[in-house]
Amino acid sequence: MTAQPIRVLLVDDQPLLRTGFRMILEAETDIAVVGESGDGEQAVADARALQPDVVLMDIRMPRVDGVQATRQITGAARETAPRVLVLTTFDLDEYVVEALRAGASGFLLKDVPAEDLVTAIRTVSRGDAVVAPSITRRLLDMFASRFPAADSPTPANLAHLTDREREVLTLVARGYSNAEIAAELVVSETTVKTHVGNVLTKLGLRDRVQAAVYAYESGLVQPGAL
Amino acid sequence: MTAQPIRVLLVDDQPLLRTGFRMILEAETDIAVVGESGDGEQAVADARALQPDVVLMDIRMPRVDGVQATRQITGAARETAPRVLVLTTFDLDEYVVEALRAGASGFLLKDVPAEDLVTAIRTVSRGDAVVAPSITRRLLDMFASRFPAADSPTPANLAHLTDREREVLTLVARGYSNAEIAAELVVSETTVKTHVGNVLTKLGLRDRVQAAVYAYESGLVQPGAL
DNA sequence: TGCGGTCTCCACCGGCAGGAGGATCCCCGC
DNA sequence: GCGGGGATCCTCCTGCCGGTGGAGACCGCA
Repeated sequence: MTAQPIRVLLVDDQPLLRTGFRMILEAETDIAVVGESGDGEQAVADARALQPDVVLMDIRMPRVDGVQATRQITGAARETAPRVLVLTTFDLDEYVVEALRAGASGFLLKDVPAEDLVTAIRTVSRGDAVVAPSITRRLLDMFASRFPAADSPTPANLAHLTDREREVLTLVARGYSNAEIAAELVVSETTVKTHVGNVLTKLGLRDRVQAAVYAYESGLVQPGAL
Repeated sequence: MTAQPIRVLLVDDQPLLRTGFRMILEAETDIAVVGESGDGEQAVADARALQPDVVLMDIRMPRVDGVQATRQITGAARETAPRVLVLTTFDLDEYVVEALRAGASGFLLKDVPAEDLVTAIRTVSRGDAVVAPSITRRLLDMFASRFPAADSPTPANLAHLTDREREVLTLVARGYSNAEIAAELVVSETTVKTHVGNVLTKLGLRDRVQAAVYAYESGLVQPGAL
């Protein structure tokens, strides 16, 4: 397909499994297994030395586990870093989320059919991502639960606020005092207090702390936006 | 494969596209197209009337868009509700996230190969999820960025807090007053004030509002957990 | 045994927040 | 033209919050 074959590094603590994967992959002309690692520590070193395009990584391993290894491999040089395709025996949420944060480009169950594995490696090497269907299901569920609903970001009450009030609310949710908000908006502190008071009344809240919480819970402001 | 074929409802405002999909799907013995809808409003009605297993939903449509329609279709009876497989022309983040929240079970680009579409429908009807690789990439990126890192939830400072202090902080982040926290923890308000004061000092914050914000930003508490 | 850390509690005080009540200005729609 | 809503500003007052300083009890570790 391409002139240069896809360079793959196999990482698994079971030599037998590595051999199995190697046989599957070497049957493909566009894929070349450039190395094998028996634990996470070695995987990190090998990834650095061999510069593979894709790392096929078992998640459960001695010494440094797959998540740690993934973090170190993907964390180095974001652009040129190898893509990590994580293999799990079971679709444990725990590991999946962790590996995700660590920068993995995909997740497959170990019982994946040979042809799917090959396809996945090609997909990942292109820069896209692959997730086993059953795991995808869980990811979507997590996503959905974490962002409660599409209209809850504007739970009726929030819509009743004026633009200015909403503006003040977001500043409250950043920990600003009334004086600071006043300075930010170039108005008097009294005005700010009026707005804050209106917000509290309209939303049925007691104090600015609850207002800040409300801002986060409603999606008006989001973590990381700071 | 199964005794009962998978019942599919096609939703797209372009009749030509519907016809194309119908031809592809009817070639499969285990899939039966039970209806077609030209807009979101009709789709919701048809889904109710025809009780399909899978709804193939275009996201951009007149009247009621695909996201709205998805929400209404999946929202009804969570268990028996049809699975919604969303089709997008481009991999627009906007729509994907919205559809996700709305309860979609999958996303495919419209240029998907026929065989992949068929496979996806089977996968979704099983209760699993399918996402096009390029979209999966974006989802994973969003996920990673939303949960910055594995250790950032404990940004050093948070680790300096005692268990009790962390406990108090989470309650502050729920909008509780000192008196309420005292009642909750069955201690005197004085004690609570001490803890809160310690938290503020240790984290370098000014007041409980900033503490609440910090709790959200650090990941100690998360939206939706309320 | 003694030290340090944590949790618990108290009194006192200054300050900002939030409620009540009223006021002006501007813009928009009837 | 007139009413209504929004934004702006003011004063007075109450109360909770947060800071300071101090103290006793418990636990674990040296």
